[in-house]
Parts: sequence; C-alpha cells; structure tokens
Amino acid sequence: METTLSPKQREIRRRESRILELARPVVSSGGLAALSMEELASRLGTAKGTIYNHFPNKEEIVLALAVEAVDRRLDLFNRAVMLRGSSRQRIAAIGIACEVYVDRLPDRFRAEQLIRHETVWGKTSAKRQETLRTCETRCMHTVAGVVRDAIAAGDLVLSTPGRGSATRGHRVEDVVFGLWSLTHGGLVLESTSPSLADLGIVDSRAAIRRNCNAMLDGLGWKPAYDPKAYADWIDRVRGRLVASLPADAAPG
Amino acid sequence: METTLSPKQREIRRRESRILELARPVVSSGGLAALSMEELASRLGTAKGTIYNHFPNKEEIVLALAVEAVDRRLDLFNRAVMLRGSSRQRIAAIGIACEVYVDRLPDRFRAEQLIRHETVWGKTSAKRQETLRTCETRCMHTVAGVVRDAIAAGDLVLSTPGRGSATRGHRVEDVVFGLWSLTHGGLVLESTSPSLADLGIVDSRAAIRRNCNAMLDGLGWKPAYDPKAYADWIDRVRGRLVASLPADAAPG
DNA sequence: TGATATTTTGACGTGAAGTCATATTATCTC
DNA sequence: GAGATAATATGACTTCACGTCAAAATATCA
Repeated sequence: METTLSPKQREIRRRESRILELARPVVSSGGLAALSMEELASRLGTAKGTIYNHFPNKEEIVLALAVEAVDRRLDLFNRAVMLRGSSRQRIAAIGIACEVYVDRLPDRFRAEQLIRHETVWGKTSAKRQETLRTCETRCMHTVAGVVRDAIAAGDLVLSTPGRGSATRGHRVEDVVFGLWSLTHGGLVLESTSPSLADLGIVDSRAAIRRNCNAMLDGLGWKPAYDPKAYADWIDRVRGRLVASLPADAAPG
Repeated sequence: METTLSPKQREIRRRESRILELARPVVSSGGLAALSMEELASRLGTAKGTIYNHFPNKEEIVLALAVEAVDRRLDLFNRAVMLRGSSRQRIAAIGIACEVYVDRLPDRFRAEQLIRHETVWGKTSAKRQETLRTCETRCMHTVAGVVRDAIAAGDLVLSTPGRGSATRGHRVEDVVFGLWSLTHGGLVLESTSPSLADLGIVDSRAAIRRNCNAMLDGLGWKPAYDPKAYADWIDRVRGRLVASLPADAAPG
C-alpha cells in the first residue's frame, strides 16, 4: 500500500500539518470559539473552502490536535517506563512524564481537555475518534504493564486472600485508574480551579506526588515511599524526558 | 439592609430564577453554544434585551448555574459530615455526597465543568467569580474539618517525625487535595473518557472508592479499610443524602 | 496535447450575539 | 389621582462566522 506521493499530494500533506500548527496556539489560548476558519485560511494563504477539504468542521481540527497530543504523551510514557529502576521507580517516572507533558507541551494538554466535551466530541468523525481511543488505550496499557511487572517481581500483591487488606478487590486496571484520576485530576484542578490557592496548596506538583505515593503505599507496593531517594530519582527522570523532547517544546 | 422588595423587583427576581431554570438543561446537554439568547427570550416570553438586563452575556449565565451547583454540593457535603460516625466514616460520606451530586444533579455537575474553561471564565464578572470561589472554598473547608477532627481524635497522624513514613510532608490541605483529585478526577474521567471501558473499568464508582481508601490507608488513617463495614455505611449515607434532596433532582 | 479528474475558490445563505434608541411601564411627589 | 421622573422592556440593527456549493483553476493521465 506504500504508494509514492504525487507532488500535489505532498503539498496537501504539508498543508495539513501547517493547519494544525497554526490552529494549535489559537485553540490553546482561546478555545474552539477563538478558532476562525476565515482567519485560519487567510494566514494559510488559501481560501476557506480549502480548509474544509481537510477537516469537515472546527471540531475535527481540535480532535486532530488532541490525537497529536496523546501521541506525544504516549511517547513520553514509553520513554519513562524504559528507564532502569524498581517497579516503583518506573511508575513514578510515568507521573513525571505527565508533569513534563503539561509543562512543556501545554498547548497539547489544552487541546486534550477541550475534546473531552460532548459538544466538541459529538461533531467529530468516528474514524478519528477511534484513533484517539487507540492512543489513549495504549497509554493505559503502558501504565498497566508496569503494574504487572511489579506483581511479577513480587513488589505488589493484589487481592490478598488473607486478612482484610486495603487492597481487597483491587485489580490492575483499578490501580491504573487510580493513578490516572489522581494525577490527571490533580493537574486539571491545578490549571482550572480558582480556589486551589485559597485552600493553601502552593506546590501542587509535590502534593500530587505525595498523594500518589500514599495511595501506592496503601496498596502495599514495595519498596515504600522514601522522600529522599524519590526526589533524586525524579530529578534524573525529568532531565531525561525533557531532553528527549523535540525543539518545539515550551522552554522551562 | 433588608429592604422590602417592590412588586416589580419581585418579578425581576423570579424571572432570574426562571432564566436559570430554562438555561440549565440546555447548557447541560449542549454546552454554551447550544444556549441561544433569542430562543431563551422567546421561551421566557420576553424580548432578548430583557435577558441582557439580567446577565451581560451567555457566559455569565453559565457561571450563575455553576454557583448554584456548588451551593448544592456544599449542602450535600455539610449533611454528609453531620452524620454520626468515625472520622473515616465521615470522610467516606463526603465521597458519597459527590456521587449523589453527580447522579442526582447532573445538570449542575455539567455547568460546574463548563465554567472551568478560560474561554468561559474570562468573560464573566469578578463579582460572581468571587461568589463561586467562596462556595468552593467552603466545600474544601468542610472536608478539611473532617481531616482535622481525625487528627484531633488520634485517628490520623500527619508528619510523623519518626521513621520514614509515607505521610512525611503531608499537611491537612494535601489530604483534601488528594481526595478531591481522586474523586473529582475519577468522576470526570468516568463521564468524559472514551477509553475507560477499553481499560476494563466497569464499575468506576467502586474503583474510585477503593482508590480513596487505599490512599487513606497509605496515610495511616484509622480504622483501616474494611470492605464489609464500609459497604453498609455507604448504603446508609446514600439513602440519607438522597432523601435530603429537593424534588427537582433526577430520579435514580 | 487534449480529456478527465481533482482541487480551489469565494460569494452566499443562515443564524446567533450583543447594542441601543425608543417605547413602555413603574414609582414617586404633590 | 395626575403628572413628572426614573426604571425597565423592546426588537430592529449591526456584526461576525460557519459551512455550502457551483463554477473556475489546476493537475493528472492517456
């Protein structure tokens, strides 16, 4: 199926990237409403109709941006779990991947949030929706892989049949969902909740990490949380992940 | 400051409620874009301009709906913590209050999510923003109160100076933030993530509860999680909270 | 090179937001 | 209670953007 592209088709491909490139900062800062097809076309140097040859509506552009976003996140996750360390270090590395993602690719993070609205989602094509789901699922499988590794290594025991353990009923997927809720939830609250500061949360990242560790400790994931060793690991991981980013990432 | 209202002013007050009543389901199902001032006016039996006497723009209506929402949530939280039980039971009751809120007042939940977008938030008045922040802060103070009660009762010990405990560095606010991230994050993912089912999460509520309990266990909050006793308590709390709701709540 | 297919164009129809001069209605004063 | 003044309601109007589509321009192919 690998046909050579005609010059025209190349041009069209390039234009599609260009559309996303132009739309990304606009959507990030002003949401769907700020994205004007008319203006986008004029910046692109084409007529409005041409853009509609690429995307049937504005929502589809946002979905395309979200797919791009989750692709990037998946890449960070995969790099994170490839680092050598204990299962607990590797799961922590994914948390750091999330932080790096939010800090260095903020426009993608915004796009990903926007698509999570029925209003937007409902107007997009089934095909691209499927693509997004696939990427998201891969992300979760990456996380699940580390949980399974932990179990295989004996660092984590779920469903202890013995005495009434806190882990009773937990499955691998529940652990993934828990980490996801806590990290994603915390990062979203950080960026959207006007009253977080009122609560007295100044370093929300540190709070999220501590909370994740509390949950993992509660599940009995070994070795237990050790603030000092943890901090060192985090710094190393962040350095590695940031270094792996292409040049278009935001400066930090 | 308690002046008697003139007949006209009463009418205006009533109309304001009516506007919110009409807007609520529309905003909930179709978002900001679905709310047409023209149609709202016609349903209300007035001209469009009249609505602009109440709210300077559509966004302000959504913010008003969100304030209403957080008011309701605060009420549920307050009822939850008033129930007699251990500190751990009372904190669990707040989790159930969240579930009841999402299930029985889904339109409010949606409005609360919508306002968390810069696009919407940025167009609203500072005054009403302040109102929302106040309500949100009260909610969090209610949660923080239970955490403090737990500490006072000796059920929870934060910042143990002794051996490297998982709780090192945790403050009361961090615990509140953690529960908030986990519960809110989980409930949002439940309602907006297309790939949760792919992951294999079928009963997300049960998963959220287990995860919260794992985190609290990790913090050493006593008494530790006991699935059986917990389940009974949950049922009782839900019954109480649902019964306290006014008639306009969704049937379950 | 001419025929056919693909792509581009931008004027057009539609619909909704927010404004504001004017009309209407309420309130106050004597 | 009638007239004056203040508050409120109205809806035509301006502005703006989406998405369409028939016609024009361009590319591909034989």
